[in-house]
Amino acid sequence: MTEEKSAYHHGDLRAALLGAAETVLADTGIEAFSLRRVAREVGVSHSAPAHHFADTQGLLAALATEGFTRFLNAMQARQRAAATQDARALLTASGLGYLDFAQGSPALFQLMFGSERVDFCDPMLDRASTAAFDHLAQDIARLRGVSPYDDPAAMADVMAAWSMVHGFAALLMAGRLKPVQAMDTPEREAFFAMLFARVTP
Amino acid sequence: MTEEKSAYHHGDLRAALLGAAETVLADTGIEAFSLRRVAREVGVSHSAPAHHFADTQGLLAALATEGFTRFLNAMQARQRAAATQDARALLTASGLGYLDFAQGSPALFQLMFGSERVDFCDPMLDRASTAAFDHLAQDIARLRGVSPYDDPAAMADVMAAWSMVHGFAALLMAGRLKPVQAMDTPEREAFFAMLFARVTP
DNA sequence: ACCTCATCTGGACATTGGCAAGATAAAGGT
DNA sequence: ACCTTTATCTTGCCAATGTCCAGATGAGGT
Repeated sequence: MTEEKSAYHHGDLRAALLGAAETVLADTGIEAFSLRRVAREVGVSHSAPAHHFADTQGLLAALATEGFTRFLNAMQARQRAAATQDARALLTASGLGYLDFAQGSPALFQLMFGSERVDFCDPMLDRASTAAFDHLAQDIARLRGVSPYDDPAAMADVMAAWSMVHGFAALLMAGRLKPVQAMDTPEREAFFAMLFARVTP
Repeated sequence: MTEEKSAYHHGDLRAALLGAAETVLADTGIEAFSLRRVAREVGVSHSAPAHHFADTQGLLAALATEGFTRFLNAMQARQRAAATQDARALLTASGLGYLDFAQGSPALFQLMFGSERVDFCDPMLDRASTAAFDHLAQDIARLRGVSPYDDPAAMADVMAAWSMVHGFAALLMAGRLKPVQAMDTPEREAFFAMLFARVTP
C-alpha cells in the first residue's frame, strides 16, 4: 500500500530500522553500534527512531528478540532436515542448529549472549529467549523420558548440553579454537557431534 | 622514591591508569568504558594516557594481558590448594579456578573473551593468552600421557574441556543458568565438577 | 472542512576518542 | 653550573554520538 516514500511518514519505519540495525551491527560490531548511523542508513532524521524505540537499548532489545526467534528456527530447521525420531539425533541436530546460527549471524549471536547493552527485563525478549531454552529442555525430555522441570538430573543434562554447545560456539566465534577453524564444514560438524555426545552419557 | 605527586610527572602513571581502568571497567562495563573517565579517576588530563597507550584499544589490550596472567594464577592456585598428584583432580581444579576468575572479575572476563575492542595481535596479549591455553593443554597431557600438540584425540579433549568450562562460565555470568545461581558455593562447585567430568571420559 | 495526534525534523547539550601545539620538568652532555 | 634534549603532561580543538526539546507535517477520524 504505502509503497512509495512520502518523505514524512515512512510507512513501516520500525521494520526498516530493525533491518538496518542488523546490517550496521554486522558491519561495525556491537561496541561501535550507532543509532544515528542506523537512522542515516534508512534515510531518516537522527531522532526519528525515538518514536519507535525508547532508546538504543530498546532497539537492541527488539533486535535480540528477533534474533532469538531466528535462533530457535535454526535449531528446528536442522531437526527437520535430520528427518528422524531418534532422541539423540534430534538433540545433536539442535546443537548443529545452534552453531549454524552463531556462524551465520555472529554479530547477532554476540548481541544475544555477550552484550550488556540488552535489557533482558524486556518481556518480549524474555519470552523469545525462554522459548529457545525450552526447546533444548524438550530435547532432553525426549531423550530422558522426564521433563527437566521435574527431574534435577535431567536439568543437569540441559545445563551440560547448553554449556558445551555455547562454549564451543563462543570460542569458535572469538577465533580461539584454531584447530577447529582449519576444518571444513562436514569435518567440523562431525567433530562437534562427537564432543556434544559426551555431555549426555 | 617519587612518592609525592608533583602535578607533572606522575611517577608511575601507566600502572595507575591500568588500576583505574579495571575499576572503571567493573563499574561501567566494557561497552560504556571511557578513556577520559579513567584519566579523570587518576586525576590527570584527558589525553595523558596517549603517552602510555596508543589508544583505548591499547589500554584494553594491556588490561586483558594482565587479566590473562591473573586468570592463569587462579587456575594454578586451585591446583595448589587441591594438593594432589591425581591428573583428573588437577584438571577439575583448573576448571574451578576458571570459574573463580570469571566470578571474581566478571568485567575482566568479558573483556578477555567477549569483546571486539581488544586487539589479539598485540604480542604481549598473545603470549599471555597462549600461556593460559597451554596450561589446560598440560592438564590434558598429564591425564592422557600424550601432548595434545602431538595427538589429535588429546587435542579434542582440550577443546571439549575448554568449551564446557567456558560455556558454563559465560552462561553463568550472563545470568542464564538460573538453577545454578540458586546454589550455594560448595553445591555449585560439586555440580560443575560433575558436568566437567563428563567431557573427558 | 477541520481537528487531533502520531510521526518525523532540526537544533541543542553534554560526553566521547583522537589530534596538534604548547607547557613543564627530568636527564644528560658540555 | 648551564644549556640542550627528551619524555611527560596540559590545553584547545574537531567530528561523532545519545538523548532531550520545540516545532513542522500529514494521515485519519469527526
